[in-house]
Amino acid sequence: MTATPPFSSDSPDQRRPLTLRDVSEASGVSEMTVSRVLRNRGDVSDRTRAKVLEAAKRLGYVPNKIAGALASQRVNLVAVIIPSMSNLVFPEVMTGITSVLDDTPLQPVVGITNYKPDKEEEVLYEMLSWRPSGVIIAGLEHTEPAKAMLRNAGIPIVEIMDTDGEPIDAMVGISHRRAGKVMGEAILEAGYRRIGFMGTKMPLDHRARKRFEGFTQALAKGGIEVEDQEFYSGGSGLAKGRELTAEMLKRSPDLDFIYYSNDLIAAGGLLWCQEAGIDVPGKLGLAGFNGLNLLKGLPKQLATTDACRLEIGRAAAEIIAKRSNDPNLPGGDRVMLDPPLQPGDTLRS
Amino acid sequence: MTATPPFSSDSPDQRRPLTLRDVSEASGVSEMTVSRVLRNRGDVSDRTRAKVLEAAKRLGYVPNKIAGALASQRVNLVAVIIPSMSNLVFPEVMTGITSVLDDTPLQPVVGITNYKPDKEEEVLYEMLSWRPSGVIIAGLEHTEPAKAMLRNAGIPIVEIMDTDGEPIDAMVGISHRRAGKVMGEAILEAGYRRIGFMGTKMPLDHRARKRFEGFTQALAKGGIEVEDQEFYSGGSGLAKGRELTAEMLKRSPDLDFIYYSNDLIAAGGLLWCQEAGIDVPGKLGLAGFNGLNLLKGLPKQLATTDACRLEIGRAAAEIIAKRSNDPNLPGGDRVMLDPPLQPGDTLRS
DNA sequence: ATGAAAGCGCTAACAC
DNA sequence: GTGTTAGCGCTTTCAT
Repeated sequence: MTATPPFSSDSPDQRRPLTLRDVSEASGVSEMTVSRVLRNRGDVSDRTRAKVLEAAKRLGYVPNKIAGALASQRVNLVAVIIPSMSNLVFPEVMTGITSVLDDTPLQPVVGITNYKPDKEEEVLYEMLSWRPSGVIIAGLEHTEPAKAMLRNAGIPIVEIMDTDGEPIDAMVGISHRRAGKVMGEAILEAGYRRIGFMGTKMPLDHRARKRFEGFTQALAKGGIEVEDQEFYSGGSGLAKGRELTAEMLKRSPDLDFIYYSNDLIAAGGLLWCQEAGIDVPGKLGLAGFNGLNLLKGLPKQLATTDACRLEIGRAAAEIIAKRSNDPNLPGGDRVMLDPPLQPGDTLRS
Repeated sequence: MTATPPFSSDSPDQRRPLTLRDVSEASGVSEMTVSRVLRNRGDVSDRTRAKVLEAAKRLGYVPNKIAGALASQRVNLVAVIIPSMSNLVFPEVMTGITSVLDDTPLQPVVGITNYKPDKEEEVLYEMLSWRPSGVIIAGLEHTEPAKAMLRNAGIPIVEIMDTDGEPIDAMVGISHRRAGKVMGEAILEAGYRRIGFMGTKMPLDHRARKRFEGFTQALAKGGIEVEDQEFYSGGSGLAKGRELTAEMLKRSPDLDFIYYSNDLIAAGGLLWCQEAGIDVPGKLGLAGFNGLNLLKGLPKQLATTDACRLEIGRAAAEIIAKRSNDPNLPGGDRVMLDPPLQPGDTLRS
């Protein structure tokens, strides 16, 4: 028996989506009871249930959630608002989210902001107009109208990735400021003193900015300033890391450490150094950020900080799932993960 | 002036979502006209329009798309069904899709199948129940009920990634069989004869399977058989490529070429070979698949086939956008991209 | 265990 | 230009 939803196969010309009424008529059972069967609600006799299911399957009926949602005032959608899919980080967060929502009736709906606050506001408005059961949104910085919408949405809001600031409701992430600080301290402790920094030129990537701030602050405590820095635009990849590392070291040959804002450019830097015959981590130390698993297996294991991406996605989804099950639960959950510093082989110990 | 949607700020205790009626009352304009203003439809005097917009903004009204969709029978959602977010390929496809949909009123909704046909069927059913404007779905292989649903959905269906087979409606992708074949031919032509293959153990990754088939077929034409092969499970990363390459070469030291089913493990293999002092591509040639940009910058540029991921996402989204604008357009579009073989430096020329 | 009536919040169609 | 009416396809509630 093959399903043939969601259109009547009896009238191939008139492609009208099937309704409950069609199933009701086909099965000789009232619409209401059909609805009950299809949602496993209330008591229905086995005989009626069987009749209904048979008819629904034969016709290929697919329920209309739009109508269902309107009538029941319940929507199983979770809005997920992230800056980009190209940054490896976010697909991983998504994987974490879906792995949890998979065991619930909830469905993620993704919106991409391209790191633009105005676009974020727009996407948020768009998504809230679907009256989702919750919102997972990257970052703590939003436009004022966006914040107002979030505050007034009346649903669980989880701000993810970053915990340096005050969330509107719940928050799951790591302190990027602290991640930068810890790396800075580790670098100083390892005896490096002439330090360069390389990151994306994204004034609106607040996480990267906070990492940099924590980093410079840690260095300052040791009486050190960043000696050279480079902010690039465009995507990150090995080639970019190579190129910019070569340039920076040409400009500042006395650097003994470079801190990169992500693992990919750090890996490019590492490959370049190896070919240039530079002793890593002896003469030059390197560190990245993210803890990308797919980069395990470089000639030397990169020093980095694990950004706990999967975990963040999971925890955020769990908060939404929990509170969507029981709307009376108090909000304001705070999950501040401790991002492990992985010293690898590119930071001398 | 700050928006405070979507709940009435006048009654902070009773958190009822605002409706058109609220805006209507607050502005002294009929619901219908409010609706017109908010959708920029029909003729409304500037004065009325201003009154309405002011009231809507002041109250923080966010329209209810559920009700709107039910009434208008129009839904601006596009269902995107893909196997995974962990495989780098799919986020890139998503980027292509969103880049096009961004300029339209359409919104992607993503469902993840984990390469499981039954999960795919389930996700599809779930998504169709939202009556989306179109479906973009990875692959040409689906369960029978899933195919029936797609056939009967009455909306544009675009099957992406793969063109080796018959689509239900439209199709955008590359021929993986041909990609494998072309690579096989290039390898033979370069004079390699003792060839190994390494891929993921995914009986349900039909694209990988087809590549392998095309590959072995090309070799067969040259009178060659794959001499060693390894199918691994779990994610792909540099480390896996290293490890398995070491094992394979230990087992079959006389191989002069290894074809990998993706760039990441190929890159791991390359790094291992370099450290082992193996002359690449002289003594051993290597090739991957995908053409990942972020891997440009390896010590040697990997031979690979560009899978045209962004382009596929874009083309698929364009088909949906086009046909959603004009439902009378004929379906069955076929976009078969020609995946460029990039010989790189790991395939001697 | 089943059915009938009302209505979720919006828009299409038509009147004025 | 603006308002009125009648649903969209379900689920809630209440009756039986």
